[in-house]
Amino acid sequence: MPAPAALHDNAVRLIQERGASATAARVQVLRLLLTTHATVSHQGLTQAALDEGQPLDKVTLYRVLDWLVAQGLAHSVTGQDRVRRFGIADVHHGHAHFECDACGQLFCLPERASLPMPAAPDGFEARRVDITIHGRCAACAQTAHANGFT
Amino acid sequence: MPAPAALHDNAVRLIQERGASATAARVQVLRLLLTTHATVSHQGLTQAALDEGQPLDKVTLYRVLDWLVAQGLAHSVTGQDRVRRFGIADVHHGHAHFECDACGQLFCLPERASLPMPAAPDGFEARRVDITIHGRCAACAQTAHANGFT
DNA sequence: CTCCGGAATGCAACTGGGTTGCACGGGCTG
DNA sequence: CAGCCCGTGCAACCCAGTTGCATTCCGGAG
Repeated sequence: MPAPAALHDNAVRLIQERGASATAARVQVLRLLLTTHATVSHQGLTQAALDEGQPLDKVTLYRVLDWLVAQGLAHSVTGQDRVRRFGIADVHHGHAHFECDACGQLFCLPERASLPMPAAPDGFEARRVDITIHGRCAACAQTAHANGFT
Repeated sequence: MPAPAALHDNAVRLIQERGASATAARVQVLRLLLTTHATVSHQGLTQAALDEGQPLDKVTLYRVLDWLVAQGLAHSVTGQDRVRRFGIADVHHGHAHFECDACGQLFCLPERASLPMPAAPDGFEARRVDITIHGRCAACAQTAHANGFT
């Protein structure tokens, strides 16, 4: 885990590499995304921004996130709870996700060898395959076992 | 495609097999689901019910759908537009879905040989794998080609 | 350094899917 | 016939996400 200042600089660099101005909101959101390993919901980010005394308007947040996704810096995943969650878009394109059925958290799994593209019917044109594994995350599995559940 | 009356009887039978009363709403929703090959959104069902002169309260519809899913008669999928869509849960469990990036329609793909379950990290417990293929459905691909798009 | 234009931000009001609480109704049981 | 339970309908509500518009910020031109 890099030092906070390094994260900040890293975020600024990533943004400026895209030829865009490194505004406070963009840097902040990107920095927050860089600190987390799971994906973060919109309200999670709002809360995180609030916690560090730098509250973000929700509209700004939506727009920054859209921009980050458009720039390929972030990616969004929609969980069963129909809430979008965002994570940094690392090298791994076409990676799989893990969604915890207990706590609803979404994790990005490391890149895997590409699957054989399943055959689509007739005139359908397949472009991309999304894979989401459902189950229980480490934390939830542990508490479940501690409570005697299978 | 069976005759409408047969669909109706089929729906009644499916419901009564579960030991539940075949109420008008349940039969109607199940019948509507049986007539479609793609998945249907909540508002699509509301509209369909309206079109056949048998309007459905949206709360009733949600409850009927929840019940159908709980009974294993239907299944729900959430698309990119974070709208849940419902389809009949045929024999095919663990089937893949196809989501059209152009029109947003969701289709159920026939059952496929199960994939190798991707390895989940450390304490994670994988239970189920969701696979969604993104691309263009037959209709959208055709109109796109007709307009000279690739 | 200052000015200016476009991009980014903030606020408020709105949309729409989904949920909850509660009252009504109709069939089934004792 | 009375009571009960389940399903239905209505209305109000919640929350993620969007839109319109006024304001502010940033980076380049002068």
